[in-house]
Amino acid sequence: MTDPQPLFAALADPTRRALFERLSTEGPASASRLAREMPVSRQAIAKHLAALDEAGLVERRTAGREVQYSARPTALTDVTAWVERVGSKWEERLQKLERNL
Amino acid sequence: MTDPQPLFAALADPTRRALFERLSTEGPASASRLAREMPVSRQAIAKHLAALDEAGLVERRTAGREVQYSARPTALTDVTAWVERVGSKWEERLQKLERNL
DNA sequence: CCTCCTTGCAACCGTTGAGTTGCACATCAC
DNA sequence: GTGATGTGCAACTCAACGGTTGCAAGGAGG
Repeated sequence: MTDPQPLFAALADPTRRALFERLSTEGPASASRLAREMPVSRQAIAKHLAALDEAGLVERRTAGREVQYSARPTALTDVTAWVERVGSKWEERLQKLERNL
Repeated sequence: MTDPQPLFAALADPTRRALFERLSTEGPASASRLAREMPVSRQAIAKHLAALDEAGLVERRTAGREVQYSARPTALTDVTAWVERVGSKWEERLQKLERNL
């Protein structure tokens, strides 16, 4: 389990989440294509894709002069893992508290 | 289901996550107490707690001159809900793709 | 070769965010 | 009342972030 920081940071931006959802539902696309679909410049998209890539949320595959980006939703398991971990500690504490009453 | 933006934004900061974990595992505490346990000023903690409060991750309860903050891990269900939603769309797309081959 | 399209890199700007310090105010204990 | 402690508000600094424009480079196709 790696550092979840890049993952949470990546998901914090709404444009990035939209980008990730777009790739998950509509399938792979290049940066230029995505820039045409969204109201932001191509360079902005590229930066977001770089962040998503670093977070492991996206996969880049170069094909000729284009770079196709595809979603890797399996990376989201790290998020749920974190939630599970905190949630379990919470329940654990509640049980200890209950036992002492 | 409200806007998940404050929630994701709140979880994006490592100090805030640590704060939330602390409250989940060790139980409620005041801002001053938390400031003594962590290497940040009391005001910084207060700001983080305000963000967590706005995100619904934390509950404030005034008692005399102190303000006790306690974790509300149920708010994390919104995160898992988002993950589930995106994940299901992903699987859906995969099935359609599979059927066309 | 020439052209079009996609990408990458760099510089720049405005805003946000995390953190600090300082001060005023309220509350508890003595 | 006095002093110590907890909180809140405001101003400030500094770095990071989202977004833009401009330009050079490199494949694809005529």
